[in-house]
Amino acid sequence: MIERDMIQLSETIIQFYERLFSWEHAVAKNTRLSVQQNHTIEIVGSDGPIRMKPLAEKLSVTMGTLTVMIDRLEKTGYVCRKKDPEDGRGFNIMLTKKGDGIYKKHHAYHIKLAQDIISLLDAQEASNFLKALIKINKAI
Amino acid sequence: MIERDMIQLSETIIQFYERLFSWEHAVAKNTRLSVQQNHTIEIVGSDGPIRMKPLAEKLSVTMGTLTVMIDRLEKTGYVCRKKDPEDGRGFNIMLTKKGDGIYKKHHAYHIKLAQDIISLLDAQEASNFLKALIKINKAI
DNA sequence: GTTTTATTGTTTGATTATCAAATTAAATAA
DNA sequence: TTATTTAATTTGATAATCAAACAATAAAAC
Repeated sequence: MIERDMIQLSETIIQFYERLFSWEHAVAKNTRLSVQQNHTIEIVGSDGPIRMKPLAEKLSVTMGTLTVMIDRLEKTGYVCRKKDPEDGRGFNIMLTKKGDGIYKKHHAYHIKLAQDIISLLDAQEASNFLKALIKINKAI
Repeated sequence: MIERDMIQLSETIIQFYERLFSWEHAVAKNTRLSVQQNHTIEIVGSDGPIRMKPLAEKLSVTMGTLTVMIDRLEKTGYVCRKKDPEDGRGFNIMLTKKGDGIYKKHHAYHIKLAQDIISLLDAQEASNFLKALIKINKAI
């Protein structure tokens, strides 16, 4: 692939990222939760119970930051800490019923977005796009 | 496309977004600038001089938030405000030489990322992926 | 089995980011 | 000219963030 195409690909990827960024903010605006709080619930919901450390890594924040974030989400009833029976130092963060409700709702929006995206492509294009994205996710 | 595939596509897109999110944070960590500051410089660099209002929209923040952000970036010498000759109320935000240096550096990282991504696909796949992404960006 | 070291998470103190509402200045409409 | 709208800033309050210090537990060394 020549340089010019590489630049175009780079810009297109960034643009796609920006669109998703704006989309997430727009969706969050209609809720009581911040983008980061939604992001946290999204990760806990899709990964299942998760320890503080890997969660902080996924969110790209420090443990201190995550502690206050989880404090708040716990106080408002979206998540809870559950002592890890394997390791007395750690907790598993999990969604409450209320948190799971939000997660499912947010997830439904994602499905809707995926539908909007897929409707732009024919079956073959969609299949190829998905395959490429899976390959990319494995590597980056 | 059946429901199961739609769920997979949705999850794959989110995962791709998360990877780019982590990537941006990792890159920002090696600089003196925050992710949002880099983001701002990225937009000003790629769009060219831009007014406060559309910039705030692109960043998904209020004008008040952007004012303090630009204050800081101006104080540290990355951007400058230039009165809009067409409209005495407004400014065009533009990169300084220093800001442009950062932009170019960041841009080079993006190209590197695009190269990493493209190396995973053959020529046909790459071309199709790019086409699909362009189509998607136009619509969402 | 006790002591040291490493790991997990919290707290603290300070800075930065953010928003909504009030304010200022300029442009546009009445 | 006056009233209204628009662009940006300021203000006051809250939330997000980090680095460094701290506490509790686990793992390793001895």
